[in-house]
Amino acid sequence: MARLHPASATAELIRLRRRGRRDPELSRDIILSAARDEFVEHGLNGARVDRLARRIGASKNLIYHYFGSKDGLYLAVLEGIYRGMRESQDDAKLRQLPPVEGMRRLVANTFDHFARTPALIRLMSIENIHYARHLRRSKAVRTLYPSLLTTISALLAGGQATGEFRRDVDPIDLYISVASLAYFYLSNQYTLSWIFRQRFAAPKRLAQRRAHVVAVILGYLQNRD
Amino acid sequence: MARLHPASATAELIRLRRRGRRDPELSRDIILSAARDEFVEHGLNGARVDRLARRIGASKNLIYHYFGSKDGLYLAVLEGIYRGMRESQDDAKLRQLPPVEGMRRLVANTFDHFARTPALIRLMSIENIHYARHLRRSKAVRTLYPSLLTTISALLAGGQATGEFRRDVDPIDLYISVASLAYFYLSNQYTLSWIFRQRFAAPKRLAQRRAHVVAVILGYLQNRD
DNA sequence: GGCTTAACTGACCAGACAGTCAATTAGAGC
DNA sequence: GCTCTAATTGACTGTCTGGTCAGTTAAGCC
Repeated sequence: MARLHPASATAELIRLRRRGRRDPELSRDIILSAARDEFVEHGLNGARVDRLARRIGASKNLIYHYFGSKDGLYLAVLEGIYRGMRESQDDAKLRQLPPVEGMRRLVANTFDHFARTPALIRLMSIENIHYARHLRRSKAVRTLYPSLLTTISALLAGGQATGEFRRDVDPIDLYISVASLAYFYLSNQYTLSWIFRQRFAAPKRLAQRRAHVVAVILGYLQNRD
Repeated sequence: MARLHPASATAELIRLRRRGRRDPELSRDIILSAARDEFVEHGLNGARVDRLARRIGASKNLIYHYFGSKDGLYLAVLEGIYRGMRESQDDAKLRQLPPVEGMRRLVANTFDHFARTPALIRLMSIENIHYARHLRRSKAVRTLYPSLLTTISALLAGGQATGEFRRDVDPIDLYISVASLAYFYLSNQYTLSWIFRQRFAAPKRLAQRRAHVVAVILGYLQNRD
């Protein structure tokens, strides 16, 4: 298991490596961290193993030594990203909260996590461009979601019992909607910024969007039919 | 201006070309149509000019003759896709409808258009992976949106006047939300299908999603604050 | 038929790129 | 110090790929 290093401190890791002795785990982490940057920046087909090797100041062979192939490296990066998401999620707490408050936090947390982790958005987009061909090989990722759905269902049921939430809500559709509202805004911010002449990445604009997203989901849920 | 040919009937066009005489416009259309398929399938970096040439049964030089470069070809495809979107949108009609009905149709139309045009979703994703570098060179695309925003603002104002819609809604945020809810479901269907073990592309599931999206937007808007 | 222009092509190239071979070097256990 | 294993590398390679050169062929016009 790789040791914990600050997420994208690739440069820092490289400095560490240069002065230290041989250290396979450190090297592995450096490759992974730099590879994530490379894939995030250029996509799967645009990423270059040669450039990556130059980036980390090591030979290309080292990369092949640890990860076998470009695809293998990409998969490792992908799994790391999902693992990070899982660790940061911890939605279980939210189940204890009053339904409205719990739901509000769930939406806000999702938004904040996406906004804070641009790599996640980009890699998910890239993976979908490739029809999830790689992700399908990794079983680990799926284990994240049952717990999330349990939380959503519990909050929904709670709110429906008190009459605060509408009925007839599919938890999966609801989760997809929560993710959508944050994801699309971020993933497509480049075309959107151009079209609407706004800087969607600006902190103030982000805060506005965050509030809007919370309002949409809660507005929808609290609208009794 | 290119003549109108059914959107993705690349094979049909090629047959036409083989029996006919030289016809630059037809050739141009064939290249564009096949290039769209190629880019949609493989992305910008994954697309191969050689494969495209083989696909259309013409020499690679012909492609360069008409479009100058791979990037030029990609931009032409991109503009074609946005032009198609503009033509199919015709939201102006909706302004005349009662607000709730107009909004419902707007959401449903957006969803249907996205669902019907997978190429649109994929190319927008691809373009955002590339930070909208190409789209920014094309001014034409932006002209689509002012009219859309006018429609949304009109419907909003109408609904607010009758007390059917909440106040304090930013039309741009609202539009982004409408697009989000359809787009993300479709663009990320590959990872989502894997994670949730559902076939999100199945007609029944699509209909469920469509209803959900309409309910979310209208539920939000009709929730008076 | 001759002339001009544009459609269209075969052959080729220089650089890039994923991946490999065969070797060297450093650390760990004895 | 010796041996074993794993980390690490320089030098290559076969293939692919966007792009070009120098032409040939067809259509339009007089």
